[in-house]
Amino acid sequence: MAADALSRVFSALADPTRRDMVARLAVGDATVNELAAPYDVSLQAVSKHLKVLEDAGLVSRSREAQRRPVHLEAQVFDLMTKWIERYRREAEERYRRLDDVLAAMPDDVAPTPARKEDTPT
Amino acid sequence: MAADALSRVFSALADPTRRDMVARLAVGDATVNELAAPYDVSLQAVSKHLKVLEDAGLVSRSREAQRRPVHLEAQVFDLMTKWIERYRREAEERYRRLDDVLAAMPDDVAPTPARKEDTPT
DNA sequence: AGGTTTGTCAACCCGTTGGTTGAGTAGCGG
DNA sequence: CCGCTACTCAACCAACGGGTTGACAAACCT
Repeated sequence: MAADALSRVFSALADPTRRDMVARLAVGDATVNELAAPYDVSLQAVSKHLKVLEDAGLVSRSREAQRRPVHLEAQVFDLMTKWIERYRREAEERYRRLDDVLAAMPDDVAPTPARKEDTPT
Repeated sequence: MAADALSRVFSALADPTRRDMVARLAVGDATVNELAAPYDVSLQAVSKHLKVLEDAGLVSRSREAQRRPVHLEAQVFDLMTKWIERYRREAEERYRRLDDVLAAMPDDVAPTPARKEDTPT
């Protein structure tokens, strides 16, 4: 699938096993076998997970004798954090503005229980 | 099914259309039809996307006449941010320590081709 | 009451994903 | 060289995801 980078990252981290591996790799590089040890799945399955993480740019693999040490590339996290923070900030700001509006309103004119404020354009 | 909360959030945001909807909702609440407008898919498809976002806790829906205004619940972002920041920090710290070790090493004793060619910073 | 708007539910299609097993490759080490 | 270790590649399979269409529900508007 030709999904964009952000989709690949989110998608890669949507799997608990893969998140777990990332957690493990944050402590230090590891080989495929080391990474596979805690899980009750075949080595091939782990290999596939690593491919997903690699395609997402979350991980890189070098070569060291027969081993393929896996290394966490933490910069990719920035991509996500930026996206998340952007919309969180927007939403929070909007929320704050709404609060101001409500606060400036006499109680008996306050709108229905839920926040409305739709129909933008 | 039965995936944990974090998996649901990451998985929900792994779809560009859904991320787009979140972006739209950061500006303000919207109805299903309003949300569907920009996309060339059926209303039912959009409805499904919203269900995914709702199950992930990213969005809530109230009732207002026949309309179902959709509201962004930005707090859930915290869950992700916490997870991300935790491992990013660990990884960065480890990286810093590694640099220290390397710096304290005479050049001709340096380990195998260090790590990857890229030297951030 | 009947019709329109707004949206959901259900069934189905089909490509992707996560798992399996089996076979193959790359690099040590005797 | 042969064999062990450490993986990867390929084929297959069941389950899931995102899309569709068709039918339906709920609230409004005459």
